[in-house]
Amino acid sequence: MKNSNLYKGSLTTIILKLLNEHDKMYGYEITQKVKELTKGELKITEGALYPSLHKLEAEGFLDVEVLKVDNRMRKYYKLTEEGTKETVNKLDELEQYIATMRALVNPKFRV
Amino acid sequence: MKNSNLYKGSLTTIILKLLNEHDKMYGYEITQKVKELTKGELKITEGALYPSLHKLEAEGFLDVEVLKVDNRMRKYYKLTEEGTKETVNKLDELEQYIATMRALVNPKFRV
DNA sequence: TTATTATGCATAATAATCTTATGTATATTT
DNA sequence: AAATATACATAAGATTATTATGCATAATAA
Repeated sequence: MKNSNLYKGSLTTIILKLLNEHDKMYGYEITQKVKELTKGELKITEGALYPSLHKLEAEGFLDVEVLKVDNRMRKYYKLTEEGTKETVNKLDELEQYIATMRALVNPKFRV
Repeated sequence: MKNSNLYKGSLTTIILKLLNEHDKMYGYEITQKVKELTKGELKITEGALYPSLHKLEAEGFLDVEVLKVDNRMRKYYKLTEEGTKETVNKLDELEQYIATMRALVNPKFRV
């Protein structure tokens, strides 16, 4: 996604959180929303996004609905009930990750 | 390292920062220090650590010195000048990563 | 005293995640 | 008419890590 490999493993969290906030979104919309929210800092590549969406769907975290808008296909995704639970888990994991990394690299955050 | 994949990509940052703080350390010592600082939250596996140390050395970020202590080998690593610069870069990247993720998942962090 | 755990390094096979490249197709802007 | 934007998809390759295995010595527990 960027020159930094730190984002590796974060895509699922990002997708779930955006869907948690926006009810339903389609793939391309997600890429644009991420670009907007991060002021271009982070660009989701399609090669990462679509397989990730398919995986989340296969795991039962997302439901899909295909619509045709302006003669173009859109696959709208929304969270299932399990998906909502998973979102909470992923956000907790992110907070835990940040806290752990701070303890490691920022001495004043150590207990 | 954990159940969370968010740590993927963070190992280099962790190693560099610990060496930045402790002057010289050997591999096993790093695993123990990480365990200690994170209260067992994060455990560095050897299969990840040693290849990572070798790579950092090959890239010119670490110098190595082999010592025998208590009849057992220890490979002490320390930062080169380039390694110190890389440490600063990696720490900046971490802060940027955290800021970007907060903008994405924490609405109140959005500008 | 023998077995387990701790210390210490190393690598190969496998898995997960992502980048890059490519493909298809329509709509809009230059 | 050409380039860019919209929209989805997948395959090849790279990166990073897990798991499993191997070797070797020291210290502790059974």
